[in-house]
Amino acid sequence: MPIKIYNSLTRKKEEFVPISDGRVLMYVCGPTVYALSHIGHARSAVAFDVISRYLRYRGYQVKYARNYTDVDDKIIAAADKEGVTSEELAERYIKAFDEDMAGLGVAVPEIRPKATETIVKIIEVTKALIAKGAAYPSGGDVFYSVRRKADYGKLSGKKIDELESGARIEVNEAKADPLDFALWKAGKPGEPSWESPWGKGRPGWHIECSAMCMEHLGESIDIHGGGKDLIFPHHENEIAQSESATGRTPYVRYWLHNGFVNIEREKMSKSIGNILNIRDVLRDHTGEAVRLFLLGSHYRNPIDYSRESLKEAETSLGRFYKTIQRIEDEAPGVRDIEVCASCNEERFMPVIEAMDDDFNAAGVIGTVFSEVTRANRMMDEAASAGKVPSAVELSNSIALFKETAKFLGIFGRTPSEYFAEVKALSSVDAKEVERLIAERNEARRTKDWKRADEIRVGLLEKGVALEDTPKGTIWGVKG
RNA sequence: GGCGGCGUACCCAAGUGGUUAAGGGAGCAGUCUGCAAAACUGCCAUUCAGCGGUUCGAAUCCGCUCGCCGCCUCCA
Repeated sequence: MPIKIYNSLTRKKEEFVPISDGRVLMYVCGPTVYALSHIGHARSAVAFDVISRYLRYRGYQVKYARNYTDVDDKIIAAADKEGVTSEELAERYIKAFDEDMAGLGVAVPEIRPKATETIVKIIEVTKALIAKGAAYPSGGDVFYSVRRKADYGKLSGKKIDELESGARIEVNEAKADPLDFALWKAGKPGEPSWESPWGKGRPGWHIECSAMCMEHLGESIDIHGGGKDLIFPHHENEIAQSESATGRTPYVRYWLHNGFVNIEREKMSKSIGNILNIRDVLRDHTGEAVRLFLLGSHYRNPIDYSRESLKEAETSLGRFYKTIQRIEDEAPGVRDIEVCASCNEERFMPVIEAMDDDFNAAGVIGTVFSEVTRANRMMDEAASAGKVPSAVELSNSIALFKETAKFLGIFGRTPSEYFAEVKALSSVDAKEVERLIAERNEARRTKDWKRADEIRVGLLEKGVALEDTPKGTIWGVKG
């Protein structure tokens, strides 16, 4: 069965057929590094992380590039404001972005080009565009001539005449047409600039992605991803540049766009002041819980971030790892059994079907939790029958979890790792908790229920939940 | 105004032509427990915003209406 992908260009789900058999060329727009990255960047990165992992899982040889746009008006402005160079500022935020991605468990794409390292190619593409009459120099700038491309607007569904000279487009008398956009900008004193046939200057927005993509992947690629907001003008312009420069159509076979993250039902924006940075979220939530939250809705749909929704993800993850812990306790060794998905095809099929259908990770998560219930039920039934649970059955559950973890990037740790991280993130004093548990157990031993309950309630108020099990009292952090 | 999308239970959210409409959270009841918690079981949408149409058959396709949202300007 082929993988089906919703293609923004055709606005349809299509069978995925790569340019060359078994290989995938994939480019995703990374951040413009002028500030800390926010939860929206996290969504995009996690979505395409899962997509690239899944394509590999399905046997494709994937070449995945995600760029850093490290020269740009906003970077220059932010650097000026701080009195540092744009290189310094960009480097700082590249490092911060990488740290945030690591915190979210996002695999590092094998190619991570920077705009500033691709200047030669940018100039080459710009020259080619001028040579073909698709662009023109004007002063020290170079502009792309939008009206020269017959199918301009095909991605965003816009018609040039409707975009018209307008109201909301910056007037610039250097442009032949108000809709034309800059490929190259003449350098101003104090700004980063490079030598070019048009004098010193720097690349405009859009051209860097075309150039980086061409340089590292090729003139025609399989998948190009990014946030929905990039459809226009960024990706539209990328198509125009690339196709005009190379004469090859299509530049990209499948355009994928992820939906937005809203904050408490509001759009996240600078003006509302509700930008949620990844590192702020990771201060008191595990990366895995954030990932589960992000993957809980289909990547194209908008999602709403709230304290509640993240707490739900945490509760679910706790349930998952508690079950894994239980399997380890009741069937030691099962976790390490060498398992293969094909031993277990019937059960695993829904997972593959969901992922094949436009990477429906949310559907997969549903299957995982059905399996959690199934495993628990099995163990309950075995226990009440006074039997040992079936190691084969449990290893099938573990197999499903392990396989899923490979591309979802969640459900893959050991319970002790997970719970240790949760405890470390909380402000709970473990030593104190252990002491109180000992005190409570002493009270329980002497049947001093009043004191025992008092301690339990007191701990619960501090966010510590106790469970008395046959093997002793265990505790966990509750949101 | 143009373009695109969405509307599934108390909340979140899969399902996009054909079995009893996944899963999670919350709630209620039960088993278990000193009591809890956890886990499990049962209950919780005869119905998918509304109205028409196509079809043997629709939450799924088409049309209209209502409501919400995004893009058209820097933005993941």
